[in-house]
Amino acid sequence: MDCTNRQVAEILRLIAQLHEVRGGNPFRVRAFLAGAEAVERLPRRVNDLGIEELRALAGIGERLASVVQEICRTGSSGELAALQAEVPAGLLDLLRVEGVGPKTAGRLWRELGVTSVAELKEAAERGRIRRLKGFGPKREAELLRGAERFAGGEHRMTRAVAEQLLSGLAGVLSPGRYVVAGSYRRGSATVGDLDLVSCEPPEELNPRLRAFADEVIEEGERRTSIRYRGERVDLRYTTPEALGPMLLYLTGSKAFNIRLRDRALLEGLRVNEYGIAGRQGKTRLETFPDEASMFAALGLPFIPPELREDRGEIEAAEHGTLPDLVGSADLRGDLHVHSTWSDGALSLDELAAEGTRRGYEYLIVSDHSETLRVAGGLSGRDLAEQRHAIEMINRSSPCRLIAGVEVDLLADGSTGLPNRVLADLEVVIASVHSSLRQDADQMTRRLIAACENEHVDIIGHPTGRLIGRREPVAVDLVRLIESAAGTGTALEINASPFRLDLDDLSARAARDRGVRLSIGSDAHRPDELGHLGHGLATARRGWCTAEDILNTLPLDRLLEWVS
DNA sequence: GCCGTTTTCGGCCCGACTGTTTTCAGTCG
Repeated sequence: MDCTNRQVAEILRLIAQLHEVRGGNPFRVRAFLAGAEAVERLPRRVNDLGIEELRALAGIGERLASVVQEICRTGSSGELAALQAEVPAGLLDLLRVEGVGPKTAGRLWRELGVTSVAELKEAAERGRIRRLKGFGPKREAELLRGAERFAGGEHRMTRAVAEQLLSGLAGVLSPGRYVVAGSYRRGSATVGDLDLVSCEPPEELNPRLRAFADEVIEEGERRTSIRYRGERVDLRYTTPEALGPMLLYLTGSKAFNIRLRDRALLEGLRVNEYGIAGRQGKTRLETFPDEASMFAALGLPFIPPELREDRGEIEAAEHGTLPDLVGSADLRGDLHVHSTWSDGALSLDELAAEGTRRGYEYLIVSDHSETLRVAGGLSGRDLAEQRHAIEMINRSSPCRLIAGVEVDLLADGSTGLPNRVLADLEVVIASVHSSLRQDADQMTRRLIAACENEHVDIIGHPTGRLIGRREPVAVDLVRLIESAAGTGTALEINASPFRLDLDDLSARAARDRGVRLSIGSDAHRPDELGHLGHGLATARRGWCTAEDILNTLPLDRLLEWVS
């Protein structure tokens, strides 16, 4: 069997969920989930690892190592099969209904024979649930609402949607008296809900939220949750002098919080969202107005939010080896934008003006090639003409336009424009836009062919994923990264909030292998140039320093690098 | 199931809110 790390991780998660709904030991459930994480973030193919190498991974012990090997060998596992034989498949959906945890799912199944969300809905409608001990009419109504809301796959927002919600929420929150936390602050590609820390007291804000929200999920003195435009917003209350621990807690991630608190326990310290206390007593050691003072009290340097995933950042912080992450001030330009010459909305003049306004040193004009007809792709002759136009603008523009192209990478690995055309351009980005269903071997060879083409400088959106709409193509990223490293080809972090491709884990794997990463907004409209920040966040999540990112090079060195 | 300056057993982050209870279990973040 040839299993990807993601496939192995999915099976481990499935086993965890089946144990959970079966009422198994919650720590065993957690162990399987942690094992899944460990496999998923592995920068090598789990397939290639021996039992000893597996066991050396944090979170993988004797049992998990053998399960992982079994999955790699056979594509499944005996443990999984046994669990599936016992637990009806629909129970896993039940577990994902809001308000249903493992205990409730187990009781609904055993005591009422409920094995699917549809049956849960029916049982609630018939008033069968309120007759269970410990359940009442309100709980029944809550479960009915949960069942009706259940839509199948887990729902996560793009960062673009999250930002729209945040600007809407600005209408009810007091400026300067709240901070955005959660996965949005960590720079995640997708966001499950919005997490906010408020320094405005609950008695002032709660009434306004009640009037503002579509629904109040819960309301309290320390925590309030609302539904707003169909999305969940969680808000925690604190004061400016105690902002540090609350922001640290609500920024998470969950795994990071657990590791941080676990580590503190070894030092005899208890960490919660209010501060730090001694192991026994409830005495707060001091107050912490910011996160930095919390980290300092825990004997750690400040760990940037983007790194807080329990992916080795706590150990790196202990050893003083945290990466000096690339920042927005390091970015000198945007390496992927479109103009009216193909399917963009900005003329070259407007692009130059927009780049200047944003303080960029350069922009790569990378319109589509002629094989992408729907996008009005350019021929060799068009590109030569465009090059003239670009040179004219560059005589007076502070922001230098770089003559590039986003050339189609065709199914056979050739490019949509002849090499003599590519040779005349300053930068060539090669991207897959068609034949997306090729198998892993074909797709990987296709992308490697692009790396090996001496004219290709950057592979655009390497996996082609569209968040929530299209799965990544079947490419073996480990092999692609090897090829990019060997040929000196950059891999793009496409900063569109609908792509963010490469993702954080792949960006980190590429970076670890010495591959340069190129951040491009892929802007087609003026406001989309602002998407570059999402790509930056992904790069930071990938542990990238300025040296890892092509956009940090000054113009002359960038041109040297691509020549 | 994992792990070890609590090392091969006995822990495993910690707290808020709700509903159904009358002191707490369950879920969630």
